[in-house]
This record gives sequence, C-alpha cells and structure tokens, in this order.
Amino acid sequence: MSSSSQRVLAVVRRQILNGERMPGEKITEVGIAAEMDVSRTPTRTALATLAAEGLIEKRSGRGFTVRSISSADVEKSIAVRAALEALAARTMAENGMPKSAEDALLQSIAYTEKVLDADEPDPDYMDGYQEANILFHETIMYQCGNDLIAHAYERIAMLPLAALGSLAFDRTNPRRELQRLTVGHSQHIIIFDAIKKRDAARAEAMMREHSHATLNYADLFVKRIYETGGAAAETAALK
Amino acid sequence: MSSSSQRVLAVVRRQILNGERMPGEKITEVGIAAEMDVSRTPTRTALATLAAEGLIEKRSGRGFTVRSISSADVEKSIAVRAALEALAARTMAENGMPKSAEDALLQSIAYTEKVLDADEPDPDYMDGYQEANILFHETIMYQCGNDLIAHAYERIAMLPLAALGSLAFDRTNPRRELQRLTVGHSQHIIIFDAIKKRDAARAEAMMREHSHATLNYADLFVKRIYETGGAAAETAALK
DNA sequence: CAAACAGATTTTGTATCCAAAGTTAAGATC
DNA sequence: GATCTTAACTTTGGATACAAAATCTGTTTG
Repeated sequence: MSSSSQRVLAVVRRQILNGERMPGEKITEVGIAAEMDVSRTPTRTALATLAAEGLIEKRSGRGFTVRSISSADVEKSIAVRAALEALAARTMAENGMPKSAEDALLQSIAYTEKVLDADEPDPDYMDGYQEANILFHETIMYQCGNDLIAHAYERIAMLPLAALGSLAFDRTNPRRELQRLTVGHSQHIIIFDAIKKRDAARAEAMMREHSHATLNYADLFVKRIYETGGAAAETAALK
Repeated sequence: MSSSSQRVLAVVRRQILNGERMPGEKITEVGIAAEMDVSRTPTRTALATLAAEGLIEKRSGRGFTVRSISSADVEKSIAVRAALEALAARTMAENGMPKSAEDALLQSIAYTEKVLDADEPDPDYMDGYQEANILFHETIMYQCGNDLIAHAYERIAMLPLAALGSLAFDRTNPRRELQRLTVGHSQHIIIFDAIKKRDAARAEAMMREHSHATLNYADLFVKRIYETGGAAAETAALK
C-alpha cells in the first residue's frame, strides 16, 4: 500500500482508538473519502483493513459502524493473546533463544531493573517501563521461530487492550503499581531463565501465569474505565 | 463482498491449494484479471485477501508470488491451531455448553460411532468421518463463547494442513487408519464429557493432547507428500 | 568484458464513471 | 388509520482511464 490509503488507515484507526469516533457511529466510503479529501479507492482498502482488524463492522448496504467494545470483548482478546504468548514462549524454549532475542530480552530486563531500583517511584520512568515490557513480549512473539504466531496475533492486536502495553499506569495508587511491576519483572526473569535453559514446559506455564495476572488486572482496570466510559467518550467527542 | 471478487478469490485459492499454481509462480493483478475476465478492482481485493491468508507474498513492484510451503510451515500452522483449539475447549467448559453446540457435538460423535461400528471399514464412510470431525472441531471453535478465537483461527486456516480435515485418508493402510480414528473418537468423547461437566482444565488438556496427536500424524504424512512434491507438482504444471 | 545509462515495459495506486442492490420515505389504496 | 407499493436516494461493487514508481532490457561507453 502507498501513501493515501496508508494515511487514511492510520488516521481513522487512531480516531477510533482515541474515541473520536464513537461506537455505533456510521462510517461510509464516500463520507471518509470526502473528509480525508481522497477518492473512494484508497478509502476502500483502508476500510477493508479496519474491518479485518475488527475495529469496524460491515452492515450490508448500510455502510460500516464503529464496533462497540464491551469489557467482555476485552477479556476475550486478552485470553487469545495469552494463549498465543504461551505458545511463543514454549516454541522459543524448544528452538533455542537466538542471540538477537537474548540481547533484546536482557535490555528489557535491565531497563525495568533500573526503574524498580530507583529510590522513589518516578512516574516518568513508567512510560519507559511500558516500552521495556512491550519489547520483552514482542521479542518472544516475533523471534520464537514460528512466525504464524505473530501473524495470528496481529489480527487481534488492534482490539482495545489486546495490544501490548495498552494498560495505562494507575497514578492514583503508585505503591500498588510498583508492587505489580515488581511481580511482573520477577516473572519476566523466570521466563527468560526457562527459555534460556530450554525448559519448554516451565516457559509456557510461567508465561501463561504471567499473562493471566495481566488479564486479571486488566479486568478490574477496564471495568472501572468502561463503567464511566459514556461520560468520558462524550467528552472526547465534544472537543 | 460480492460475486466477482468472491469468485476470483475462491478460484485462485483453490488453484494454489491444488498445486495448479506452483510455489514461486508469479501472480499479477492484470494477469489474473485477464485470465478470469474481470477488471482489476475485484482482482485486487481478492489478492489482498490471499496475501492476508499467507497464500501469496507481495513483492513490491514485481507482483505477487505463490508462497512455497515447507513442512516446517505446516508444523507451525498446526501448532497455532492446536493452541487456539485448546483455548476454545477451555472457554466452552468455563462458559457452559450451549444447547446448539451439544446437539452438533452429539451428532458428530454418533456419526463417527456408526463408521467405527461397521463390520468392515468402508472407505466411503471416511469422507463422512472427515465431515463429522470438522463439525466437532468447528463447533467448539465457533460456539465456545469467544468469537475472537475463531477470528484468529480464520487468519491461518487457509495454510495447507492447518485447515481442519485437510488430512487425507491413507488408503494404503486402512487398519492403522481405523485405529487412529478409534483413538481420536475416544478423545472426542472425553473432551465432550469434560466440557459438559465444566471441567475446564481437563477439557483444555485433552484437546491439547488430541491436537498434538494430529500434529504428530500430520508431520509424518506431510513429509511423505512434500518429499515427492517436486515431481508431483511438475506433473500438475505440465498438463 | 563490465558497468552504467536510458528508454521501454510492467506494475501498482488513485480518480472517476456506471450499474446494481438495498434502504428509506412518501403517497396511494383499502 | 394501517399497509402496500413505488420512487428517490444511499451505498457499494466493478470497469476503465491516467499517472507515477519501479523493474527490466538493450545499448553504449569506459
């Protein structure tokens, strides 16, 4: 794909994820094309991609609508991601850890360690922690030796909160967040160790546990967001 | 999508899976469009879908090429399918088995039982067994309560041998095949029982074991096909 | 003989036009 | 007043035209 269709895809996707386009909102080829000042052709390919990603739904003869995401949907997408990640961890343990993967994982671990060892929790580091977390998970996903895992993952990656690192840092409770990070970090180390020692069963089990913890946390977090989601979304739409 | 693009998609996909289009063979929008006597527009959407399915690869500026599938690729796709199916079995056990799913699963089990109880193995029944097998697996996949599992599955379903029921019946060794079917059938019954009793751990473990057995069998089977694949493919291309 | 340049060809991306399918709304009829 | 019918409109799918980008080829030059 090239510039026009890529631009439309990126812009509309961002608008949906940012809540600028409300769930249930109608989306048509002509509407988007006029709005973005391009023809229907690139708009078409962009909308097809968004539909494949699950962000919009096709209503035969009535255009597309922005898909409304329930907290149940979020749980579902995280469950699928967890299963794929567990498989990826097992696969990398079986195939052996490539040098490039080892470097990336160690880099992720080192960064997180630096954050946790700081004298007092610095909120600015937390963004970095997110990056380090994403690096850890994506490294295992993409370098495990089975590219189809990442391929399947990418199909659900755009759904809210299925994306790695989509969990925001809860600034109202920094101590609890730090505890969560500490536990997550220890799990990362165990997973790294298990893969390095080619203990496939342990790597898979630990990754499963790790994802499950994230899932439980996300569950609580999401319910808090989505219960007040109506107001927040309206605010976003009004500006 | 409508008739033209759907037709192009179905035809080209079948051609690739049948070996009528060789791995590495060049595919262009204009070429397919002329061959199928349609314009480039539906051809383009069809090729985009095939690329998403992983059957063809995009070579920027040089059209697409039919992806060559190694036996390693087959193993990979089956591993992903197995992980998704295990998750589906667990999920349905957790959520409870819908009535429609119970009917379908019992129908599948009953049909397979009839095949196995026949006085002598009738090869004609084997096609029916494949259908019953597909029914069993798809019912769990599509009615487990997490539609994203099926969504992810459909992204890899078209890769050779990842598709349910793509394993042909080995007619040269009917007794062994019957044994395999018998074991598989017993596993189906256990999986059904575990889901019905909402024993999620057992359902997941049993489905994992079941898929693993299929994987191991597929491995042997595939290597036999693909080792002689060059000759067979050439034959297909020459006629 | 190798490398580089230029022209030709292929391939793709975008715009626009046309037709078909389906949806909505208004009016007529019972 | 309710329902059926019809007509206008919306929306999408497909065809064609055009332009730009990339690749290939053939020739020329060092």
